[in-house]
Amino acid sequence: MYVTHSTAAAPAAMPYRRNVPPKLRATAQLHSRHVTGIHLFCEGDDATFIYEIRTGSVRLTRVLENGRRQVIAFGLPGDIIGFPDEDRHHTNCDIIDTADIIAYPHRLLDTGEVVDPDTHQRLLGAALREITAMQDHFMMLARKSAMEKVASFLHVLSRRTGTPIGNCMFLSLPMSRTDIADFLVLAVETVSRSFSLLRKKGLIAPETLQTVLVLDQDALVATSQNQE
Amino acid sequence: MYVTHSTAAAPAAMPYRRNVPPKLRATAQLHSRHVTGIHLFCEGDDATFIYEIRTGSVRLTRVLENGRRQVIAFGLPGDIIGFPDEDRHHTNCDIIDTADIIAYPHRLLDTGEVVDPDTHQRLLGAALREITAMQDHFMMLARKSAMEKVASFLHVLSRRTGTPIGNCMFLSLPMSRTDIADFLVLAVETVSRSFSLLRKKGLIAPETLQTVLVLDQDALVATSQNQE
DNA sequence: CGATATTTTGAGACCTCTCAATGGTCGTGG
DNA sequence: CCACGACCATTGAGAGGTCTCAAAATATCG
Repeated sequence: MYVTHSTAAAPAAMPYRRNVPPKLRATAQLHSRHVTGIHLFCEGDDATFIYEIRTGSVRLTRVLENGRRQVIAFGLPGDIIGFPDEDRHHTNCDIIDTADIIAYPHRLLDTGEVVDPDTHQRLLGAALREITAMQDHFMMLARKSAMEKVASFLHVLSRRTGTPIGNCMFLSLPMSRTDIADFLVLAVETVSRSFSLLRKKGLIAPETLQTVLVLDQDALVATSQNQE
Repeated sequence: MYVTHSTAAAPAAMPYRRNVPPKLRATAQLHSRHVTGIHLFCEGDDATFIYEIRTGSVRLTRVLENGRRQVIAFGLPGDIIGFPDEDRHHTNCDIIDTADIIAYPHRLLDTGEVVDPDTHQRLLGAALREITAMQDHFMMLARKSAMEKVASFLHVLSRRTGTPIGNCMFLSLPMSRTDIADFLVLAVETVSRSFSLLRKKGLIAPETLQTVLVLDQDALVATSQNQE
């Protein structure tokens, strides 16, 4: 049981432009490239495909009744996103960094005649992993301070997309500060203050607004776990 | 991408007593009754079964590094719980109100020879719905005040398990205040204060500690949504 | 190079947490 | 049946972290 007034998807008032790839044969996979700013799918859309991010990154969001936005997740290379529920998408998905994406017909996840057992198994596994991952994320948001959240965020991003440069780790942040705030359930100002503090402590060195150099990975991990 | 240091399940130090039903044939379903206090499965357990709650209620929990506990969800009649990830459970499950439960061999969810298409479809649908439900729950915990959370909780519980009595709604709370607090990510004291305030406002009338009478459902809904 | 949007910094308020004490419930045993 | 003790829930007071509001600084882009 979850405490939620199940937000019935309202395909009517969709502020998002649709960008659905052309129909495919049931077993086909579509590789395609999407540029920054494109909406891959919207809350309420018929879930024709499930997507695998190969390169680039995407942002999954939901909008509440009161208009506030919540970033549910970021999709990075290797992630499989867009699992349908009742054959519909329940989040918006925007490309935030030009991405190569594979689209799998969603029926590959369904039962029936299993035409591609390997892919089916992969998609099913990804769906189940998604449940666990959301629980993990949930735990972390529930019990961490602002500082710990931001440190965790940078650490995870560093592990997943960082580029080693000497002792340091270079990473690009395709998302805005507001995106990060909406993801970590913080105010933008709080995120900004946390970044500043990390910089003053010498753990990170922001290159530009969109790129960061992690100077002390260990200290970052410590910060993400402890209270100091 | 979720910000989480994937908590590798540690089957070693399990404080929980195991209570795994006997092996079944792959296609069999096991109906059984479990009394309050029993552990249905534990974090790290091999996920032999997926469970459907018919009557009673269960509690799904996780424990963090620092020892704090998080209640992930409550399982009520109709819920399907215990979806595996990498063939393992990732939460603890305790019976908090004597429950009739159906156990499905977890391979009914997997692919391969589909021996029971209907059940397979039902389990798959439940898994996908679980993702959406967690997102919903996530949204609600992220953006609601303590008062709104508690009101939401009572409202949802009322809709799912309440018994109409005249204009009122009678509902039993099999979980403790601490369970509710750990579920809503609040301190016990805050939950208690919220209950008291709802009582003073005349929206609810606690009968005993475990039972509540909802006097004004509409006002409860309003409280769960607005700021007042 | 100016205009706009985004980010950062600052000050104060507020909500929830923590710590502490009281009150209530339930089970056990006298 | 009542007394006692353990546990849980409630109430109170104070502290602290994060939010909100406001303004300055910086980046982006035509």
